[in-house]
Amino acid sequence: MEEPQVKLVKTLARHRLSNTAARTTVFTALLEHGPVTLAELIRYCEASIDRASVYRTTALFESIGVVQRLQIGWKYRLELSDDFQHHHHHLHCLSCGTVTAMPEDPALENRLKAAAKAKGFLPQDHQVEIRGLCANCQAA
Amino acid sequence: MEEPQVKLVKTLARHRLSNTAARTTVFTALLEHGPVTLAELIRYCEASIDRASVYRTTALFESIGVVQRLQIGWKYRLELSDDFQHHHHHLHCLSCGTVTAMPEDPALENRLKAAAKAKGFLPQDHQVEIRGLCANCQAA
DNA sequence: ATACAAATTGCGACAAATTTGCAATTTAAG
DNA sequence: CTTAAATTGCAAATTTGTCGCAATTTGTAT
Repeated sequence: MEEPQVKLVKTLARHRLSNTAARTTVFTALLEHGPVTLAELIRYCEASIDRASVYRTTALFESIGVVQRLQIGWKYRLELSDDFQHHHHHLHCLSCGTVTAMPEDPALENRLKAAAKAKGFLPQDHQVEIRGLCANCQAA
Repeated sequence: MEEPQVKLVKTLARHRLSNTAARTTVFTALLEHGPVTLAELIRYCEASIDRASVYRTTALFESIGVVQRLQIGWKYRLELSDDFQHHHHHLHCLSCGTVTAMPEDPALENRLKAAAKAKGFLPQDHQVEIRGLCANCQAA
């Protein structure tokens, strides 16, 4: 797998979009800080770019498949899509609120595909969230 | 299975929460109108209760497992949890926007539980959304 | 390199969604 | 029926998301 940054540039080029400082900043923030709320993302970027640009950039990124939205808890979160990091699902702790990635499970993936096909559905992508208590919060 | 309304009262009691008119109203609205956006829910209730109370009630309901949030497209929707209606997952057609329920698949359910436990996580509930094209839209 | 056209950004305003404090009301329990 | 605690409505504040437009930056072709 090539460098994520390089891949971003190529993806932008493929869509005839400019490679700008703002886009790099948002991308890097997403790369470094896992799934984030938009508010968090804005906080990470606001030293160099405007709120409105963060909105515009993430909307753009989503439309070209660079980021995906997760509805986790009350607010949605954004993370890089499977093209930029390994496909995974999420464990959401209802007590402490943290969201962690779940290792990929081929058997699970297959069941999902099979279930969709059984209804004549052509699956393109999917999202799984398991809510419960993380190891730490079970102890407490 | 007993009457949903009765079950709600019991659930509230179990959590030492009052059984109030506002909570009954919100619950009934959810029971009658499938998965709804918060804006819709407010519209259904605003004749008798305040916007702020709808927010407070749904947040409470979510915390005690009476309602769950679904990601359908960009906005979330609320529906009664599996304790109040049959457990199911969602197929979301990206072309026509319809959302249909997926038949329960025990093998899939088991994989999900196993995956969570492998991380020391205590699963309470989960949610799956598969996005793609429904049978109709594939033809078109 | 330089110049130019097109794409992108920042900067307010704005509109919509969600949250909060607090006084008034309702509820559960005795 | 009384009373303390929980819940609600109301209004105001905050947070989130959009929009138009002038100023800047980018990609491309000299």
